[in-house]
Amino acid sequence: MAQKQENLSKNQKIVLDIIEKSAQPMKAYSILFNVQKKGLKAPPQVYRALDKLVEIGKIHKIESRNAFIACRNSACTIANATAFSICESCEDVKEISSSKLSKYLSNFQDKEGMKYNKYNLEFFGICKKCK
Amino acid sequence: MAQKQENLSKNQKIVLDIIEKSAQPMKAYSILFNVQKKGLKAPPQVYRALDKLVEIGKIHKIESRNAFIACRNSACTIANATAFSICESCEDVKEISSSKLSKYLSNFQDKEGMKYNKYNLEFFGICKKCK
DNA sequence: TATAACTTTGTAATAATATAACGTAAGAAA
DNA sequence: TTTCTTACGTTATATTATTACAAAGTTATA
Ligand SMILES: [Zn+2]
Ligand SMILES: [Zn+2]
Ligand SMILES: [Zn+2]
Ligand SMILES: [Zn+2]
Repeated sequence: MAQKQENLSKNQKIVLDIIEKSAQPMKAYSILFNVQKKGLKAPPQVYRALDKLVEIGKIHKIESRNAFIACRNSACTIANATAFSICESCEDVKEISSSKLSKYLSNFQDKEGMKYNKYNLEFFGICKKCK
Repeated sequence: MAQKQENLSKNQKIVLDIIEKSAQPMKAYSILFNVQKKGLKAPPQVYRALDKLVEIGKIHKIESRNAFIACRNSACTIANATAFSICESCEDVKEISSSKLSKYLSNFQDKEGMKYNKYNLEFFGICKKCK
């Protein structure tokens, strides 16, 4: 699952680099606009890189925002157990790294006993700054 | 928060009706196609109804699928605490109604002590049928 | 080396999802 | 009635994402 940055392709590095430099989640077309000076001209080049980066856990997709954020959770070797807090006022997004929470959710069993291999949790509220 | 169906507008009823008849989440444009015989011709008519229905908790949006499902969780007076299980093979979606889970998540406090007023959780796996 | 197999890239076109803007009509409430 | 608000219909457009196909680069191995 984990993969070193050296293994990334050129386009993947370019896209990851710009996402890592952003404090906030970035939208695909904003990424596209920002990497055009580096030669990535068309949506598929960006989306292909995003797909791969999500797959290997370097970035996560914030589903409710259609945006992508770099993973800064060192414990997040698991790209398939993600949790975020989202401020509905300033749209600030933080990845939550709580081993208690991830343990609880990873062990969660529904009534039918279906076994999950992945989850995504998004919390919404108003952050301290916005209060 | 809770609202009776009688309070729904004509278009809202039409859209809710078709979603409730579907066992699975429906996409906005699939809904649009299906309600054209009832006079709803343009996307905004559908999206406006969807927005309202989500707001009052009659339906939920499955964010990772851009699709909408009727709420069948009678305990789900709270439209702002949702959890789903999604089969990645057949795309079957079920709303999870576990008071234990909802209590756990509603009480969850992150490190910064930000108070959440809403969450959405999506579990992914392979359902029994698909095993 | 060669040559096949595979991955990544570039590019154009298009599909799918969602909203803006504007005017009209209907309903509630004052 | 007048005012206020919500819903409606319509056109156009914005945003997000994928399909399809050819070219170039990489890796494996014969
Ligand atoms: Zn992470
Ligand atoms: Zn904020
Ligand atoms: Zn519900
Ligand atoms: Zn299934």
